[in-house]
Amino acid sequence: MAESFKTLPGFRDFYPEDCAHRNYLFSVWRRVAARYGFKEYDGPVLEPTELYKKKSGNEIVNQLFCFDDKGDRAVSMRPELTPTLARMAAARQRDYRKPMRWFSIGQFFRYERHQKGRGREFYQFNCDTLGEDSSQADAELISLSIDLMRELGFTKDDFQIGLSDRNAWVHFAAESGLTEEQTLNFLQIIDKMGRTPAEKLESSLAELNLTKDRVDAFIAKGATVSERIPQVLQSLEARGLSEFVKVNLNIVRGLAYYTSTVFEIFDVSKGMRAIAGGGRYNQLVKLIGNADMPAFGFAMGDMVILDLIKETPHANQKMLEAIHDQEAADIAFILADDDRYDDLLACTQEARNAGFSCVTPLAAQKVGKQFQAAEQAGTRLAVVIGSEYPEIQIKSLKDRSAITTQKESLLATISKTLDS
RNA sequence: GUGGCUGUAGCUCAGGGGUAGAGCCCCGGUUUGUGGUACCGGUUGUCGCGGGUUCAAAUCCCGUCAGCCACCCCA
Repeated sequence: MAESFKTLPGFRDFYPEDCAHRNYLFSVWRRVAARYGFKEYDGPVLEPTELYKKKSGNEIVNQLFCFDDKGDRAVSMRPELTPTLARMAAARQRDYRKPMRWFSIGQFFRYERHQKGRGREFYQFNCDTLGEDSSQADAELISLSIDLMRELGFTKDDFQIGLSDRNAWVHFAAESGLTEEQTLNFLQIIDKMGRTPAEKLESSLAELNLTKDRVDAFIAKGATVSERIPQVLQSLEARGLSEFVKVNLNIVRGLAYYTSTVFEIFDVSKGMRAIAGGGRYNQLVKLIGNADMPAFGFAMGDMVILDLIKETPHANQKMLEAIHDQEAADIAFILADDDRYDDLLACTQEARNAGFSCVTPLAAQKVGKQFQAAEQAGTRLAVVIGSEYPEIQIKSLKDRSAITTQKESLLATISKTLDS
């Protein structure tokens, strides 16, 4: 028996309908980024493993698709874009006017277990501002992320932005006398607070000579614990976007390179993992590329957001309509007399030359079948080529109305009918 | 790495010791030149794999593998 092949764990096949979903998402990402004046860039899919170790420490190797290439270089499939971006930005920092507004859409790889919203291969939209430290830059990107969600059809009842300032916690830790190592540990505790049982939370805080009461009291102060948060909030307020944002100091975002503002987008009712996240990283470009360049960025993956779209009826509807508008052919040429196939091809080519999207039968088929196929594909017009040729029938698939025309005026009639 | 659940047609699943099933999808047809419905017909299975119990296993038992979900981690 023939061996049957499957995708590797965590990898996906993209059948046409999956590709349509993906491309719809990409088109929204590109459209909104363009709306904010961002330029698209990309980097290599394979990078030296060292690049990621430098940013994130040696433990990260467990989560990398890494191997030695034929030149004995330790290389990794990229798990994220930010180190690549930092390298690129630093290398040619003098070539671009600041602030640099850059975005990218690419495929990434992480060696971890496959589960809902998470695979070993995924696409990610990355959006960064480099060379600008103002809080307006933070707000600009948060605003962009809100517009992404709105463009996908979501409302304030579907998602929310959680806004925080990692720096506020670093100060809190310093005032509490924590060492640098203890601070990282502490930040992780804060990040997980909502999901940790009260007892365990108390005991892990106690190891740092802290109490839940003190932490809660700090959180209760809200935006006032940060210099940055109120500025960002005010910018969003001026844009009329404040209803999407809520201060949530429990957000600190995984690894250590964020330097102040951090934010996440999460869904309101489905309890999925974070849809997107990002923040300010003013030291990373220096660490990777030895150029002093403050930066703010965020990323959104394709898996969680597509799950959320599919589970949110109004967003799903919007996606399906957009896909239909984009994919449906203008014209189905229908062969009603086998002897007219060459004439049908001539007409089809003429229409294609004029820019119409056309499908033709590739083998003899009953007229009824041809109409059925056109109907199902959502084609707008059917053009029937039969024994009356050069007289041609044009039917609107939608209202079933029909008109006849001559070959000479076919294109003009098609244009007119499609426009009406 | 840890735990829970699930493996039967391309897909969603029913059947719980005695001839392998339904719906959907796909293909064909309903007098061979006109479309969403309806009707008729058709293809596809080592019942995940291996062993055990039994006259008999998709079904019960043991093992194993895979998938999903959660934990860990999350750039």
